[in-house]
Amino acid sequence: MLSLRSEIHDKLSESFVKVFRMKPNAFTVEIPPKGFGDYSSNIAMVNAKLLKKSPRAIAQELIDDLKNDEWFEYIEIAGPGFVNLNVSFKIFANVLKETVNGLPYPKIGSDSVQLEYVSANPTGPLTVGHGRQAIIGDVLSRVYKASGYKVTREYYFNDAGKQMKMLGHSLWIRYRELYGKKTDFSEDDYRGTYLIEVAKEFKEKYGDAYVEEWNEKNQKIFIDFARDRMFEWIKKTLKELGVDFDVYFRESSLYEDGTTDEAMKMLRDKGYVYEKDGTTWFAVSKLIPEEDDRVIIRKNGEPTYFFSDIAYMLNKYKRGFKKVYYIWGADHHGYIPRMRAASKALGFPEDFFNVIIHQFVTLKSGEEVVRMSKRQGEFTTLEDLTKKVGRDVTRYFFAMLDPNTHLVFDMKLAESKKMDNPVYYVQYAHARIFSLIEKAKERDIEWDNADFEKLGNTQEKEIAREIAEFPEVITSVVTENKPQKLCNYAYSLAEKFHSYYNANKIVDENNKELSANRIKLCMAVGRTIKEVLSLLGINAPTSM
RNA sequence: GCGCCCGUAGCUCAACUGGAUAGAGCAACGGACUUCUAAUCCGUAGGCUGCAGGUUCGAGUCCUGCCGGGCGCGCCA
Repeated sequence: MLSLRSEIHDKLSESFVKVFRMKPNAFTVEIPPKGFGDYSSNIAMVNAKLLKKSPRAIAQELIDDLKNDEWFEYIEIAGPGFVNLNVSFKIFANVLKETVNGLPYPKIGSDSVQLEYVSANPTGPLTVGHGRQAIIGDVLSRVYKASGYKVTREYYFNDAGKQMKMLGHSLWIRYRELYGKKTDFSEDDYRGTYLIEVAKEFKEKYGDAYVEEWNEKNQKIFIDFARDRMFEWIKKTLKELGVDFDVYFRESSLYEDGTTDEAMKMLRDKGYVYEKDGTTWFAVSKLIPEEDDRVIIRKNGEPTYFFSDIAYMLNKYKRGFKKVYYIWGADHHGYIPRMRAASKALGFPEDFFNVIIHQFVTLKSGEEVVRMSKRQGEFTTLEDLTKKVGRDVTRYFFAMLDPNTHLVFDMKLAESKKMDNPVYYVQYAHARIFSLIEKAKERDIEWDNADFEKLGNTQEKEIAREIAEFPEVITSVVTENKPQKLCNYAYSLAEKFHSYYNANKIVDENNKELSANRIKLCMAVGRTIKEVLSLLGINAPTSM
């Protein structure tokens, strides 16, 4: 599906070839500031050097060629050499017709891709930071899928390492407390009170059988019990947010099925592995000179997290993904070069390994800033947040900003049911449209044969142009990995609709034909808003 | 010290990746409900885009150097 803008781009390009007998340099078609037409292109300016002519002269020749094209109502030179043009409303009418029948998704790719996100180890509740990651990943997955990709959503977790041991140990301590026996937490233990509940469940199941001793033998019982409970909790939290995964991937499976051995052999065979000081190293510096080499097998014989990650990447590659996306918090950015080096070392294509970094989330309620630390105990969890403000608001707020900017989540704002909350603003537009349709039905307005071409006042044109942007928005979400564009788009469309609604009588018994046309336009708006909200995983209510 | 990210109205953010007069919301002020949902709309006010240079027809956007904030720089994950 071509977008309106890309069709205009093509028309300009063809005209350029026809007039100047050569291909133009890359140029853009944009929506200009108010007063400069529906669309605008820099084609003349960026090709001035190529043609050794002034931009305005180039523009004039193109305009002479295009001015009789039925697409364009008028087309003119402006400023330093912009080509500004107004599109005939007939063209917009076609877009609207199409929209009412189903949103025109651009087909961007068909490859099999994987997105991995959250991937929190099951040692405690998810934080609001995980929430941001979950939503970024979930929304991008939906958009990738909608634009043609085969998408696997994956959650990777460490199910065997030291962290799990500490979790089991912490549970043991809480469990003993239930019998009045005090043991101090060690430094790496999880002292959050949430394990007390788990300890009670444990007690119920096993009685006092394991109170006395913490040893190799009964560790596993505590670890497994705690891990399972934590995972149930995490999954429940994610489910409440509407976040689901196709695969939950256990780190230990890499050791069980031989992937780690295979990865080690590949790296060794290619000469990227060496031994020093009783440890095994991966020669990152051979691939990226300014980076340091990294340990992959410790002195005590245990592999590092990094080594598991290399094996995991190999696993992903062998499963046939053309591209994999890792969504990480900003604290992991230093990890990118060594992973890139690993990707190179294993001989994967340049664009196989991709990272989407998001900055941190700060929670604010009025003036108070809440800091979060998992090990230390008390903090506002993702679950608390979702319960407090609801799924729709939580999702919107996490999707609303560029992943690359620091997110201040204002609880007060999120809880507000008033005009300052953008979620309700967008949803309200949808509800309003639905109620207009109901109203039109009551008044016997028949819109099946409505004719978009009879519309075309300033606001209707603006709305139509906004709707025509849909494929562009989808494309930029996918190519730039920026979910916030969906929010901006939905908001902007809602804004135009609200304004239109206030200035124009939509359902008017005295003018049924006009009403029918307008209702149909509103349906196109409603349809688009609903679609965008669904990509965001947010409800489109029919009444509020 | 080195690396990555960020710095735009009082606050929270846009600005289609180099385009024209930098736009919204909140907060402030003034208007619009006997009329399709006022969770809405219309208007006023608010800016040396952190600072200083540079690149070019053109810079919030690109390059350099500062300043300020966040995050990294483990045989932790």
